[in-house]
Amino acid sequence: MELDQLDRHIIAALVEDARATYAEIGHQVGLSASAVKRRVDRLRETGAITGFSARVAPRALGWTTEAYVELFCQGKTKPSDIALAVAKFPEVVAAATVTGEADALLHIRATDVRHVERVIERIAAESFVVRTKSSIVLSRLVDLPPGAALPDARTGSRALP
Amino acid sequence: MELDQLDRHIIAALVEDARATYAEIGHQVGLSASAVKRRVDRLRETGAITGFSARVAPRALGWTTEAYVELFCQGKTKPSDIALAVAKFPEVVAAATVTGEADALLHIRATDVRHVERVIERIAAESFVVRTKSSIVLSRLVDLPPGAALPDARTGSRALP
DNA sequence: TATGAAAGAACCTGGCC
DNA sequence: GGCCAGGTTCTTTCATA
Repeated sequence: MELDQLDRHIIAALVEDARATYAEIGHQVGLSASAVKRRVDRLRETGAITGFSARVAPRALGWTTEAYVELFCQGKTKPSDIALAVAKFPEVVAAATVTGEADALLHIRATDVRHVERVIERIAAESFVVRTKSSIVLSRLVDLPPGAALPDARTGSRALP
Repeated sequence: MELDQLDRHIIAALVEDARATYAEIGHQVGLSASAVKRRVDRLRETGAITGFSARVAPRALGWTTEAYVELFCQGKTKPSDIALAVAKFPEVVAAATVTGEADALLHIRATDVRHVERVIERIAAESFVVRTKSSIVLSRLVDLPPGAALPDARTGSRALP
C-alpha cells in the first residue's frame, strides 16, 4: 500500500505517543481530528500500524540481564524448526536466521546471568543445535522502537531524527 | 520500587493494548477504572512504564532489510564513544557493549542491502573502529515487544506466555 | 475519494468517602 | 480502593470540494 507524507507524519507522532489525541496529532500534521482518525483507522486495517503498546523499562519488570546467542545448527535444519524451538522460551525476545558463520541469532532477556545460562543450556539441548556462542550485554547504548525513524523516500540513505 | 501482581497484570494488559480503557483493564485485573488509572499514573511516575507507542510494521515504512554488526574497537575505547558515534545513525536501532571477542553489537534497519553496506562503511570509518563483522538477517523468526513476558518472581526461570 | 464540522456516546480526571 | 460529577475525547454522521 501507499503511504504519503501525512501518513508517515501521523505514524511518527503515534510512535512518539500512542495516546496523543487526534486533535493534537491533527494540529501537528495540519489536519482535522476526524481526518486523522480516518487515516489511523486505515493504517491499522492495512497493517502499517499493528497495535498500540506500553513502552516498558525491562529492568523495572525484573529483566536485568540480556544476551545475544549465535546458534550453529545441523546442515538441513529449517528456519521453522528453529522458530518453533525458541518460541517456547519467553526469554527469547527476538530471533532471526542470518548470513555468516552462525545460522541464527537470538536476543535473550533474563533475570540474571545464571538465568541466561539455564536458558542457553535448554536451547543447546535441542536436537538440531550443534553449538552456541553467547555474548552477554554489558551496557545498552541505543534502543529505539521500530518506526522511530522513517527512511527518506528519495535517497533511501538517510532518515528523520 | 515494588510491583505487585496487580501492577504486573496491568502492565501486561497495556503492552498488549495501550489504548484499552481503564474500565476494560479493570475488568481483567479485578479493579475499578479509577484504581487502574491511579496505578498506571504511578507506574509512569516511577518509570516502570516509560510511554505509549504505536507498534509499526517496519516493512510498511520501507525498512525491508536488517543486519547485526559486531564492532571491534581500539583498546581504550569508551562505551560512551561508541554510543555517541552510532547514535548519529537512525538506521542503528539498537546497540550494546558485549562480552566476547567483539566490543559492541549493533542492530541496523535499512531500506536494502546496499543501504546496509553504506551505513556499515560510515561506521567503520569512525576512528576507534578496528574492524566490523556483519550478519544480514535472512528471516525474522521472533520479535516480542519488551514487557510481553514477565519473569516469574518465585523461580526467576520461567515467565508468562 | 478525502476533508471539516457537529452531536451524542464513551471515557478520563480529580475530589470525596 | 470505590464512587461520582464535570470536562474532554472519541466516534459517527452529514455536507462539501
